[in-house]
Amino acid sequence: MSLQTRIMLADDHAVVRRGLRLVLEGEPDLRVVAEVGDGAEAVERGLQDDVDLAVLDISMPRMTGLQAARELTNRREGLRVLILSMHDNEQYLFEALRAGASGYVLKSVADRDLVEACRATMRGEPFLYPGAVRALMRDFVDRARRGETPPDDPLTPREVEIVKLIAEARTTREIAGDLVLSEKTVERHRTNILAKLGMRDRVELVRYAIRRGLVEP
Amino acid sequence: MSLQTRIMLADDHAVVRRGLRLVLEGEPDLRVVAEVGDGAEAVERGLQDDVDLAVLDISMPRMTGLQAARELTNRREGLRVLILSMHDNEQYLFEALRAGASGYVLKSVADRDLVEACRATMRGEPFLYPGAVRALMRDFVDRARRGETPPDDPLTPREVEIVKLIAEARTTREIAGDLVLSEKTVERHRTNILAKLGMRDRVELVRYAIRRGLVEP
DNA sequence: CGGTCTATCCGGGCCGCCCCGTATTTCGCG
DNA sequence: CGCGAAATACGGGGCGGCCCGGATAGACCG
Repeated sequence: MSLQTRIMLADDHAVVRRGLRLVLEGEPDLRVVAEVGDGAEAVERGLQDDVDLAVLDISMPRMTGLQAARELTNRREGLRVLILSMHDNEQYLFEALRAGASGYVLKSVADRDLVEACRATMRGEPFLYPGAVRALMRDFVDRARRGETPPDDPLTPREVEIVKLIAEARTTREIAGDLVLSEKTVERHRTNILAKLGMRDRVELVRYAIRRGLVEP
Repeated sequence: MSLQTRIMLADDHAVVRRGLRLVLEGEPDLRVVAEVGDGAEAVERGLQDDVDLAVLDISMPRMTGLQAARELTNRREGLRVLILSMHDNEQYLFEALRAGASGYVLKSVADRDLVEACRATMRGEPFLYPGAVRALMRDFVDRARRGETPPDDPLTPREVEIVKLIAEARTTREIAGDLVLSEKTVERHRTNILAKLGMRDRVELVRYAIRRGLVEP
C-alpha cells in the first residue's frame, strides 16, 4: 500500500470534478490521479492498477456509476469504490451496496464527508451517511420480521422472475411455457408490475431490469 | 458426446433439404434427425436435445435463419449452429457470427464444404469459406486502421436515431411526431433495423441500444 | 377469525407492434 | 449517366401487448 491513496473521479460535469478535486487535494494522504466523464471511461481507467479508489457519480452518460461499480468490483479485486449521489434514495443505496460499493456519500455534504469516506473506505470500513444507516437498519428489521424475504424493490419474487424473462425478450407465451403458467397469468403479472413501477410497456421494463442488474444489457 | 452428430436441417425448399440430406447421409458420423421448413419450426425443434447441430438457411418464412440462430444459441447452451447462405455477403456473415453461429457455408459449394463444416463445428472449431476469412481480415484491418473506432453498426444515421427513440420507450406514433414522419415510415425503419440486426422486437433493440451506449438504462 | 397480500386464472376489447409488398425521391459513386 | 442505397410513404393483415373487471385459493397478520 502506497503512502497516498490514488483516486479516480468520475462525474459527467467538469465543474463537479473540479470541486471534488479541490476538496481532496487539501489532504496530504489523498491524491487524484484520474478524472473521467462517463461510466464507460470509468471502467476502462479504473481497471488500470494505479488507481486505489474510484469515486463514482451515479448518473453519467454511457454507463451509470452503479453499473461501473459492478464492473469494476467484479473485474479488479483490490479496487475500492465510493458512490457519490445527489439523492438520499434508499433504492440507490441498496443497489450501490449490491454493486460492491464500500460507501455511499451524498453530494450535498460531499465537502464534509468525502474525505472521511475515502479514508474509511481505504481502511476497509464502510462509509454511509447517517440516513443510509437508518435505512439499512430499517431494512434489516423488516427483513428479519418477514423471514428473509429480500424485498428491496416493490416487486414480489415471482414478479422479479417475470421481469427478468420479459427483459430477455421472451414473449408472454414463451414465459408462460417456461414457468408453466397460463398466458393470462403472465399478462396479469406484467400488468401489475407495470402499474407498481409506473411504467407503460416492456421497453421501460427492460431498462429497469438492466438498472437493477437483473439482466445483462 | 454420441458417436454420431445429430443434425437438424432447416430450409424452406424440400428439394434443398433432400440434397443436403443426401450429402450428409454419405457420412457415417453424421445423421440427419430432423427437417424443418421455416425459422420458427427450427427454433422449436432445435430446442429439443436430440439435436447436436442446426444447419440453418438464412431466408426462410416466419423467422430468418439468423434470428433462429440467435434464439437457439441463447436458449440452448450445447447446441451448435451452421448458417447456410446463398450469398457471399459480408453483412450476413457478420450477423451470423454475432448471432452465435459457429460457421457460415455457401450453398454453391455446400456439397464440397458442408461435411467438413459440420465436423469442424462439432470439434468446436469455426468454419468459414475462404471469402469469409478474407472479409473478416479486412474488417479487422479496417477497424485497426481507423484507430479503435468500433463502427460495427450496420445502421444508417437515421436508423440510429430511430433506435434511440425506441429505446426511450417512445411509441411509433410519438416517434413519427418527433421526427415529422408518417407512422408507416417509422415502422418501415424499425422493420429494417430489426432485420439488419437479426432481432425480433423492441425489447432486444433496447438492450442493443444500451450496449451501444445510445441511451441510458 | 376476518382482512390483506400473493399467485393464479378467465374473457373480452383496443391498439400498437411487426410483417409483407410496393413505390417515389434524392443522392453519391463508379 | 445509370445504379444502388437511404429515406420516405401507403395499405392491409396477424397477433401480441396492455387494460379492465372479476374470481379463487392459500398464506400471513393483527
